[in-house]
Amino acid sequence: MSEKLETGIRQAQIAQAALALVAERGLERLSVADVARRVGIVPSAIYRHYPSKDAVLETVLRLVRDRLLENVRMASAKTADPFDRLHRVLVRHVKLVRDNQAIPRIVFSEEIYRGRPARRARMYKAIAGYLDQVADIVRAGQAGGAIRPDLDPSTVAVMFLGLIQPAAILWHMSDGRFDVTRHTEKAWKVFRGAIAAS
Amino acid sequence: MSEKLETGIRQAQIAQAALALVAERGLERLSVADVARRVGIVPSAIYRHYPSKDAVLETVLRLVRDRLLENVRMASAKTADPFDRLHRVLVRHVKLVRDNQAIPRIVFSEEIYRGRPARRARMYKAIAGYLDQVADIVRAGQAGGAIRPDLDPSTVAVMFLGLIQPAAILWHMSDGRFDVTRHTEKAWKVFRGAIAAS
DNA sequence: TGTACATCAGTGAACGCGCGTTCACTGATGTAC
DNA sequence: TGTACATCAGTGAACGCGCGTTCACTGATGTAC
Repeated sequence: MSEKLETGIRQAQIAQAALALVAERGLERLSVADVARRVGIVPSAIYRHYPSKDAVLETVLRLVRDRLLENVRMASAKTADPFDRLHRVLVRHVKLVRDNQAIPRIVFSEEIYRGRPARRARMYKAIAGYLDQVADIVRAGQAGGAIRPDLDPSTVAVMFLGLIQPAAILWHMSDGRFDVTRHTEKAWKVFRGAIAAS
Repeated sequence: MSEKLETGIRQAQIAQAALALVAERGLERLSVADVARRVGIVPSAIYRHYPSKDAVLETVLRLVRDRLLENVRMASAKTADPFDRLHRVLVRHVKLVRDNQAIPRIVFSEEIYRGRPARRARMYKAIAGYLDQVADIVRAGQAGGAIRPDLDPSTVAVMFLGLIQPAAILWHMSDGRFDVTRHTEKAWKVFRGAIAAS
C-alpha cells in the first residue's frame, strides 16, 4: 500500500500531476489512471480526494488562471516606465509559454469547456483581466506622454497579445525550430515604434 | 438500404460531413458513427470508402490546408497596391475564421498530429507557405517604396497574423461577443501606420 | 505506557459505456451474352 | 429485348479496448481511556 497522506496534500499532488501530464501528452490523453500512477496511488484512490475527473480539471484550470494573471502582476511591479513594463510582460509571457506547454493546451481546448459554459466564461474573464492590465499600462503611458494618445488602449492590448500568440503557435508546430524569442524581440521593436508618441 | 453511390462521391461527402461536424462539436467529439449518420449511411459503410477514421481525418486536413492557401492567393490577385492586398487578405481571413470554426479547431488540435509528426510538419509547411505569401506582398511593397525598407518581411508577416489570431480566439471564447471585425480594423490602421514608409 | 476503537486513505475487482473496426450477408447496378 | 452473372456499396451484429467510476475490503494512524 502507498503511504497514507491527508487529502489536502493529495489534492494538490493530483492537480500538479494532471497539469504535468497535460504538458507532456495533451489534454485528450489525460486519464485518471495516468494521474494516479504519477502520484503513486491506484486509480480508484483518486476518488478519495476528488469526486470526479472533471473536478480535477476544475482545479487544474484554476492553477492555469493563477499563473496567467500572476504574470502581468509581477512584471508591472518592478518599474514605472510603460515600455519597460510592457517589455517585461512580453518576456515573461514568452517564458511562460515555453516552460508550460500545458497552458495553451488547456486554455484553447474545446473539451474542457464542453457543456460547461460558465467555465469558458471564467477563462474568458481571466484573459480579459490580463488584457485589462496591459491596457492599464498603456493608459498610464498615454497619461505620461510616452504613448500616442489617439490609440485605443484595449486595441493595443490585443495587438500586444498578437506579438506572442502566433509566434508561440509556430514554435509549437515547428517542434521548437521557430525562434519565438527572436521573433518577439523584432516584433516588439516594430510595435514599440508604432505606439510611441512622436 | 441507402442509395448506392460510387466511392469517389462518398469519399467527398464523408470528408465534408466530418469537417462540418468538427465545426459544430469539435474534433474530440467527432465519431465515425456521427459522420455516417450525417451522410445517411451506417457506420460500417464508412469503411467501404476509407480504410480508417484516421484516413478520413487526413482528407479533412487536406481540405483545410487548401482553404487556407486559397485565401491569400485570391486576395493577392485583384490589386497591385501592397496595403490593399494585405487588407484584402486580412478581411478574407477574418471571414474564413468566422465562417469555418472547424479550421482553428483542426489546425491547433493536438490529437490530429499525435504520433504523426509528418502530418504536423505538413501543416506547419502550409502555414509557413501562407506567411511566405504575405511576406512576398511586403517585399513588393518595400521594392515599390510604400513599406519601410528596414523591416524584416517575415517578421511583418507573423505580426500580420497577430492582428487576427488573438482576436479570433477572444471571439471564440466570448461566444461571439468580442467584435473581431471591429478590432482587426482598428488594429489594421495601427499596423499600417507602423509599416508604412514615412 | 499500553490497549481498544474510530477514521479514512489506499486497494483491486468489476461495471457500464462509447467507440473504432471486422465480417458474413444482402441486394442494387451495370455488363456480357 | 431478356437473362445470368460479377461487382461492390450498404447492412447489422459482434468484437475488443480504454476509460471513468463504484464498491466492499484492508490496514495504517491518531485518539480516548
